[in-house]
This record gives sequence, C-alpha cells and structure tokens, in this order.
Amino acid sequence: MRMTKQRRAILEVLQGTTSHPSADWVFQRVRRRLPNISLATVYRNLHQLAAAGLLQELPVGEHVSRFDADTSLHYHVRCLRCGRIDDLDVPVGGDLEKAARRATDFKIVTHHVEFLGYCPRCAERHAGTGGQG
Amino acid sequence: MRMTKQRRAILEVLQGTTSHPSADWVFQRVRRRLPNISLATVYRNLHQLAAAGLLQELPVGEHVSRFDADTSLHYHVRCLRCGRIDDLDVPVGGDLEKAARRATDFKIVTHHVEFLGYCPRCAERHAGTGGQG
DNA sequence: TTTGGTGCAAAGGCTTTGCAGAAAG
DNA sequence: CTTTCTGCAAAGCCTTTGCACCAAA
Repeated sequence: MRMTKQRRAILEVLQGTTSHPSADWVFQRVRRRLPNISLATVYRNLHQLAAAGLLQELPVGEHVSRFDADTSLHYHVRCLRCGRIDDLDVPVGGDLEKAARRATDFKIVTHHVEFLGYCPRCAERHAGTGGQG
Repeated sequence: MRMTKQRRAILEVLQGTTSHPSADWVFQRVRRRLPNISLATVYRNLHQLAAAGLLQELPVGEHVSRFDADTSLHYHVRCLRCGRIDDLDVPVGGDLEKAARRATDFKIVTHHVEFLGYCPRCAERHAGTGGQG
C-alpha cells in the first residue's frame, strides 16, 4: 500500500481525535490540508486502512434497520456469514451498565451488546471454506 | 393510532418470527397477505410501531460508518443528543464473551458493546428541555 | 516505467417524503 | 364527516464504482 499524502492525512486526522468521526467529518477535516481531495478517496482509504489494521470501523455501519417484536432489553448475536440475528440471554446486564457509569461522565440511559460469530449452519461452511466470505 | 390491516399484518409478521428481520424482509412477508402494500408503508409503520413501544428497532440502523484509530477491543458510549462517540474502559470483556458462549450455539468471534446516554454538555440541555430528542 | 491511487461524476442501495385518493373511527 | 393512512413515485442520504489522468516506488 502506497503512503500517499491523502492516505497520510486521513490517518493523521483519525489519530488526532478521540472522537469516532464519520467519513464525512474526516473529509471536512482533511480538506483543510488538501482542498482537492474527494469524498470517494476518503471512503476508499478509510476502508483500506481498516483492512490493513491501521483503523477500526465501528459496527454502526450496517445500513439496514432491523426490528424485533420483543421490546425488553436483551442481547443479540449476528451471524457473520448469513447476517441472521438471534436473541441471547446473557445474565450480565446490570453489572455492565454499572461499570459503564463508573467509567464515564456520560449519563447512561441504556446499552446494546452485539455478539458476532457464526451460526451452527454457517459454522460448518466457515470451517470448510476458510471463512473469507 | 389506527389499527389498519397493514399495521396489523406488519405487527403479526414481526411477532411471528424469532429472527430480527430487515424492513424489506417484513415487506416481502406482508406482501403475501396484502399484495398491494407498499414498502413505504412498511417503513412508516415499523417506525410508528417502534415509537409506540410495540416493536424495538435494533441499533444497527445508523447508516453512517464511524472510524477509530484505536484498533484494540474496547467499548463506546454514544450521546443520544449530539451523536458523539467516546471510548470507554469497562473491565468486563472476557466474562461477556464467555457468558455468550454458554448461552448460544453460535461460534462467537467477537462482540461490540455500545452504551447510549447523554454526554455532560448535552445532559444539561436534556434536563432543561424534557429530553425527547 | 509500472502499478496503484486520485478526482469527478454518475450510479447504487436503503429509506424518507409529497401528494391525491382511501379508509378507520 | 374528519383525520389519519395508504400507494406510488420521486427525492434524499450515504456510499460505491467507472474512467481517465496522476503520482509513488
């Protein structure tokens, strides 16, 4: 991977903030130094840097909404292959929020936990194919 | 809220599955009973039913990607008002995944925890305005 | 020079919205 | 009868992609 000035600038912007900005925020920032950079380049590089392990993409990016008729607070598992989401009873809820309250000055209202893995059916295929898919 | 046949069908589809389907999946299902229903109606009603507390919208729906130069496994808080995301050190990681493994037959690979609340700045406003927003 | 990267603009996918007709209460 | 809801189609938003030119190694 070539270290172009665009790539370097994007990386530096990310490393220079403790917030977890959107692609567009990064774009606006990088633009100050490289006025001609395009949003497409920012997207491409964010993904490429993430693939290279230099960045992390937070899991808020799946841009389809999912709905659940069970309105109680509970956790979910999502299959990394087929995308299916299952419920999960994990007895840690109270402790988690309590710990979070100690760790931040945010006023915690609720929380979500999502586990990523392979459902039984996909786990077989995953083992069989090497799992890149 | 009027209980139209469309609304009822959508609700029944959601209540009749343990998966956590996307709007489009619901649309395809409801269509079998109401061939003329539109996707827009499904979207409108999913949100309205969620607002009424009859459904829950899972937090995978924020359709902007967010990036983080810290590639280690760590948790986040997101402000419900301004959307800012902060890091959080919560010492529960190992236990959580262990508990999840006991609770499911999925092959857990990783997990994400997101806390929702109000950052200090927004917490003031939140108290002042009644907090619906 | 070679190969990957960039900017631009157009396309893509999911979701929302404007509007006139329809139906619930 | 009033008010909300619906279907349709168009628009919106974020993100990705095709292409010709450009630059890193």
